[in-house]
Amino acid sequence: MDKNKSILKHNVVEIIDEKSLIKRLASGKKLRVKFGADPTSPDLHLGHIIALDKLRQFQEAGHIIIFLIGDYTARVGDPSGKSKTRPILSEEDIEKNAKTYFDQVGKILDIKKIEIRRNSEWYQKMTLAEVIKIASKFSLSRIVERDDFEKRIKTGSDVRYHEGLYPIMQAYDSVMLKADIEIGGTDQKFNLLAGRIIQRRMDQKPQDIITLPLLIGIDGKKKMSKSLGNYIGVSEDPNEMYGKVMSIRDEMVIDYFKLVTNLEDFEIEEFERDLKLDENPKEIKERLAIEIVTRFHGKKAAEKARERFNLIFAKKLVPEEMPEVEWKLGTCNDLPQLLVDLKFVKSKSEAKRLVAGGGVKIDKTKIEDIEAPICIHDGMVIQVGKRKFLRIKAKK
RNA sequence: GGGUCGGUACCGAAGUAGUCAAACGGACCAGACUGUAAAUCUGGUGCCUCACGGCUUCGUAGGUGCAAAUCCUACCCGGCCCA
Repeated sequence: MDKNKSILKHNVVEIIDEKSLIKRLASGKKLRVKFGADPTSPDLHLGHIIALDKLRQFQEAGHIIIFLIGDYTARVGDPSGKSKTRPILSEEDIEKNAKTYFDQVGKILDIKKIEIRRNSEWYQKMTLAEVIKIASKFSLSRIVERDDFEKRIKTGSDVRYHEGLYPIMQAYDSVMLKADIEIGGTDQKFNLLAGRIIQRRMDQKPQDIITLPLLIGIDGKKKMSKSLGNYIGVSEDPNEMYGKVMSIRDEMVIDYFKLVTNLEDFEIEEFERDLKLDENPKEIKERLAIEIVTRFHGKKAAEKARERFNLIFAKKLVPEEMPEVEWKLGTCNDLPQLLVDLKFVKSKSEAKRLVAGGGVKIDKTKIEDIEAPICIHDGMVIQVGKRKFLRIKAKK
């Protein structure tokens, strides 16, 4: 069937075990598809979209999507190399995060049909004896093989005992959920495979796993992630979103088309061809930006974002819409002090550097004299750098 | 537990008594060039001061000394080897 074909082919890196998965899909049964969600950061970004799109395919084919909120594992902390012990989230925080999270997920999946579970359901009441029993299903040498552990051990950095527990817990989640399939990024492969091992040893049919490509962040180097700050959030302001897309490297455009838009393959191939033919990449990138902003904010917002973008950066004009601050008129101060007062800049030293470097404009005029007194008037526009604007309004 | 090496700014890393707010690289910010792309180039990146200068900072707490990131003592934390 067509649906199954795209499940197996679209944006997939690897399937283990493919034959088994094909069989499962052909069986006509409702399959249980597990996906782990992190309750520590409720902000969804484009990198998450790949997995959500895959889940949507499953959902549309009538399978059951299980969102596992790792509320208990969050306390352990996914071994990420340097993550310190994470703060323990209160139940309240987790609830709050989950709500924001699923509000965003709702843009892509039918949330009503999702099974939402949390692993505190079983870990909360587990005894040490049980933990030991589960841990006994997994060999230490296998854990140590996980490439990031291996690297850290080799380079002499610190690997804590509990970090090795993380894959085991994630694996046991699959047992508790009786997962038929688990999906995750390629960086999750080890953990996904661990699920298969433990399920098998606990007399379950091992889940099939699908690894998905990772989206490179806007820095062009590393996986998109919140903590690296190289992400484009799905709830981000349309203008911001548009600008961020425009700032990615040309070489990444096709990847972004493939991974985060719903365009048909042939359309993307066309762009690919055009790029090779030396078409101006800007136009194709523009198309990408529109596509992405439209997906999350609608067509109107996307058009507006494009206009604003061209206005500011191509024509170098000042946009109509910008943040505004009410301020008493007639206040006069030197520019650095003013920037600090307006909370536009953290410290006065920083403000001075910016001004001296020619990065600050008032009403389109560059101010380089640190000492020149500036008097505030109604509608005054302050610009720092290329993209930060602030308008001052009279305080009544 | 013993031995040994180490803990420096966002990260990596130099410095081992005065010339240290601390080299260098990455990251980031601003400027130039552009397509807010990349690459490149310039300036900048503790705080306060127009400036002279002052203040806080080199794991933590004390000490020596005119002067400490640098020396001493105790403590905390990490690597490696041995047990």
